[in-house]
Amino acid sequence: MSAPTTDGRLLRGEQTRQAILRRAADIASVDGLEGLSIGRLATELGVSKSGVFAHFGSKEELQIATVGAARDVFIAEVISPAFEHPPGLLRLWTLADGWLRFGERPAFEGGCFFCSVDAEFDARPGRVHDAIADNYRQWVALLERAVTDAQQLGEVAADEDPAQLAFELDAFARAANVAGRLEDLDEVYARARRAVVARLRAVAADPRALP
Amino acid sequence: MSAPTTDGRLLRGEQTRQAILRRAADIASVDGLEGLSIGRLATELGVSKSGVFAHFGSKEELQIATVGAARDVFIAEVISPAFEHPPGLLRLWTLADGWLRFGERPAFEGGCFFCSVDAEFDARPGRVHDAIADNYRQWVALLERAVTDAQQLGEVAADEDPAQLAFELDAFARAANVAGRLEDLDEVYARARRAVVARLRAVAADPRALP
DNA sequence: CCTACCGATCGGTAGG
DNA sequence: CCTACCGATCGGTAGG
Repeated sequence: MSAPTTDGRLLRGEQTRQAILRRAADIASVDGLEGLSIGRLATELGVSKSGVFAHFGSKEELQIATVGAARDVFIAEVISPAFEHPPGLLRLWTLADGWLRFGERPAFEGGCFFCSVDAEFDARPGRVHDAIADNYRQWVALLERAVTDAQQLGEVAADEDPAQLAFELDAFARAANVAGRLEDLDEVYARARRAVVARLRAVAADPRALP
Repeated sequence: MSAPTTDGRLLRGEQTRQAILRRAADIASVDGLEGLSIGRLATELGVSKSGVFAHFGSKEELQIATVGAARDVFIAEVISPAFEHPPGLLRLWTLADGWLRFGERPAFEGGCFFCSVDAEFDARPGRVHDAIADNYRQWVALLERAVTDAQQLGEVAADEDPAQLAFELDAFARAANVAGRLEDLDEVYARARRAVVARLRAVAADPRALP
């Protein structure tokens, strides 16, 4: 058992784990985190049930790990692009638009992962609830911070309540994710985007800075 | 077997059915329509499994019947009170506020029934999806109609897009239902209500007509 | 990572 | 409406 062999095993294990979580997040975006089953994951990935189970130790741990994997994708697709812009109105807009895109051209099969699982677990107790509640709070706190930054730069009206604006921007994308899949996706998202743009224009010092 | 005996049976059967659906809607508001199980319903209601099953014939029919039962409650608690007012801004406000209340002081254990099951089934094919999509479309169509009525009476700005306003009013309550259960319920609903009021004030011919 | 297995529960059926 | 049952699948374990 030389070091490279051990490293190779660890590496392969990590790749398998990532493959499981990738598939798990897709399934959960359609069927929910309770719709996940270890047997189904094993069959779809061509491994044994215990081969999946061994990576997590319980279904609850699998669910929590899936939330973490979706969070990584969210950071890469929504947060990071916005943070390529300096603080200000443009960063705020990029966050709001990225959040819309996260359900519109979704990274996961069933649309916005968090819109699905937040609604699934909001009323249940337990560690999965707590994990998604943490993620929600961090996300709206980040949106709020983007508002206050823009206010301090004079790019957003100073009398606007950051928590209020963050709630509303979040709400439009959340509602669009559901409504778009019950009606017409493109039409509903166009509507949600108009709502976001109108809301930001109303508080922007220079509305021409918006798309 | 006289007529009264038969009627008594039918009546008792209908009462049992209603009791099942009442409990089913509560369960679904917390654990989703897939979280429903015939065995669990039977145990909780003190009847046999086949006693529940016989009323619906399949789990899918039970789910669809549960959606219908929740729809009846929604009509009684949200639609009917608004239609005690004549067409106009006040009716529109009453609809939007009733929709907020439906998740805030919820008729069902887990909060707004439709917010939960819409998110659960939006990305899945099948008859349950189709049933909730129908309900969603009818609800936003009714909201839109309340807007156009108010516009024709000169109580809402004529250049406002009714579908846009309906989408936004629906969105605030939908987001509050989830966010309120991940954060602080009262605080989040106060925020959602401020959003609804601000949006309606901005388009109202006479803002003093609003609460 | 595997095979083989556990008890529990699932939706649904048979027969009354 | 009931009891009694079906095959399938669930999460999880034993042993390797």
